[in-house]
Amino acid sequence: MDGAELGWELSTAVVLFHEAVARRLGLNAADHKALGIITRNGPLPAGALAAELRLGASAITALVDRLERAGYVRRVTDPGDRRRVLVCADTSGAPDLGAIFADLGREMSALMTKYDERELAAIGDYVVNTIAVLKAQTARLSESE
Amino acid sequence: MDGAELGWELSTAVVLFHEAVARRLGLNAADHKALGIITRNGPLPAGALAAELRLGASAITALVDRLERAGYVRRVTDPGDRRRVLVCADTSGAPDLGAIFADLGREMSALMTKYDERELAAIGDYVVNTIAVLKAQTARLSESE
DNA sequence: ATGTATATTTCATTGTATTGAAGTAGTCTG
DNA sequence: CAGACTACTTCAATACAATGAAATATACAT
Repeated sequence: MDGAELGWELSTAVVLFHEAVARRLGLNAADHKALGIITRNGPLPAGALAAELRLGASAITALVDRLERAGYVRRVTDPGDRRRVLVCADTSGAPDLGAIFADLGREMSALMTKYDERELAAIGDYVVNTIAVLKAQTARLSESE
Repeated sequence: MDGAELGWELSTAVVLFHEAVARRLGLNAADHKALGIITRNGPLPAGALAAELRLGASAITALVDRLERAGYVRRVTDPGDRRRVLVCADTSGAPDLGAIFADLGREMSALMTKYDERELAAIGDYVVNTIAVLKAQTARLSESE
């Protein structure tokens, strides 16, 4: 199996895993992606989320409503500017998420014990660079729209 | 940066790249996924696609309509069973797709030249096993639905 | 041949997310 | 303090894809 095909398989597996996680959380793909951004980029104002998702303001209100109703997110009015609403990942709803990823983490850890120092370094380097390439290509595809 | 975080970054990058490709092709995420299955699994009957996507028969008709209208796919009646409609990826629409992935392929190839034999073997093994783990976890998440 | 089963399509309906306009509340400038 | 601006929400209209039932065409069994 050559590199391109392997890459294709990996990306398919990643996408399907994401979808499975979303289904398990009771979210659609778009909302799951939004939750990822919120979880990752810490509390962020609704407007920033709109910009990130290239979505209108009212769509964000509806989206945050859904996530809040499902218990994955909280609204907190920004103390600095009370017009703003900060969207925070609600970690009390996160046991769910923890259980989902615990197995994955365990299996990946087990996998990594197979490799020696130098191999681990190569793998790490490969992953870091692959991320960079994907980001660059994503940017290239998105720029001329 | 630890393994879990790196894995999270990689999967995010993969998902965003997929979305960017879909946007560029003028497809939504679901249709892009379907096109992937069709491209990969060769010509396949509409019913098989329905099973794969866990979608109703009529939804498939609409989906194939969209892909056909966009020029990515053709309908061919199965000569063996003329009730069946085989859905074929239309490679004449594929220059698009080739151009999109050419850059990615080139950059990834360039990246791989950095590693020696043993490192390449480790990386390949890592990718293969990661795919296996992701598939297993996806199955686990999907089973008890 | 006839009848039953299968594969896909068509159509009307439903569900769900997005848009755009108007409204509300808060901030900033002069 | 007044006026202009910004951030979000609400609401009605719209777009889109999925569903389920009925229709069409083909295959298979007796």
